[in-house]
Amino acid sequence: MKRNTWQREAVREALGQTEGFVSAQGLHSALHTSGSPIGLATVYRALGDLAGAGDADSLQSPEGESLYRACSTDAHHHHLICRNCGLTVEIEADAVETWAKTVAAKNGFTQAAHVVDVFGLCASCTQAATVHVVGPQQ
Amino acid sequence: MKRNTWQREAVREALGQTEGFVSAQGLHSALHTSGSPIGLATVYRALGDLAGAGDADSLQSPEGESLYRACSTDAHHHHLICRNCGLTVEIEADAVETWAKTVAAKNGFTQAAHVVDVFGLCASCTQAATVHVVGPQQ
DNA sequence: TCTCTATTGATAATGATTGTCAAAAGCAAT
DNA sequence: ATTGCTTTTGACAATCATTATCAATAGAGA
Repeated sequence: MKRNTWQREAVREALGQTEGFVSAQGLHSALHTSGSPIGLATVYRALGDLAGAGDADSLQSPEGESLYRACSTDAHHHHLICRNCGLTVEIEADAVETWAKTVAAKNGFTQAAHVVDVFGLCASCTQAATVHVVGPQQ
Repeated sequence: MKRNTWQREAVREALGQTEGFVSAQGLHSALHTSGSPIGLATVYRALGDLAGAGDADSLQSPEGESLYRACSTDAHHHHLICRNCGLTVEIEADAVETWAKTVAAKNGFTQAAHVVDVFGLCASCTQAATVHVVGPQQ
């Protein structure tokens, strides 16, 4: 049976108060800073449970870290993430949803899940980096 | 200056002969099995270079490993991957390309890159798994 | 061939994540 | 409130992929 501990509540709450995505490590140190003596392993476990229960989104950062975010809605959505400052914008992608389903079905695939995330430089970071030389295609 | 070594060729070739995606570790052991005494670090380096030069695709598996695959074409494309048997189908996604650019631009983002991959169960794995009972909650 | 320097590779280092297991705390019944 | 059974916790060790180190090796042009 699932037991109710303050640790799990703490993680759920900390996650809810976070803008954008956090790593387990990040959440743990945030909690520590707030005075919570919660253990690192516990944070990992709680986040895993949350994600498994569908109460949290998880995605892999380009560096291979697992990032988590509280699911605000039941609705499925994706993210536009600034690779410099971490700013995250939620984006709706009905078109992509349909496309993913269609493509999967057309190839005989079932139970299709998809990973759709856009990384870029947000407006302010772009401005700050104007000196940057842009490469050709891609 | 970039030098031409048999190691790099070996990696390029091994990658080219591989169906679907491989991890660096996987490619390294494949090479070893084939009798090549190439070092692991070198495989990592070569794969990184290939990916950087646009000669290889790379993506993160759900487990957080980096997977690589030889790029058959210059064209940018995405993948439909069977999460059971690893079967990979290349998919074109002009619609998605445009969508990604549009969404990024609409939010002031520049230099948009995107991660778009669809995971699912391929036809045969679906059939093989029909017996599967979906357990309620853990 | 010779020299200069990029590359290699064995291994150590790193860093995130998971496993371990005794101690602590939930929850239900008493 | 107390007892008893189990889940959960947490400090730490263990894993695992990846990266850094650095002396030795081997391209490539002179």
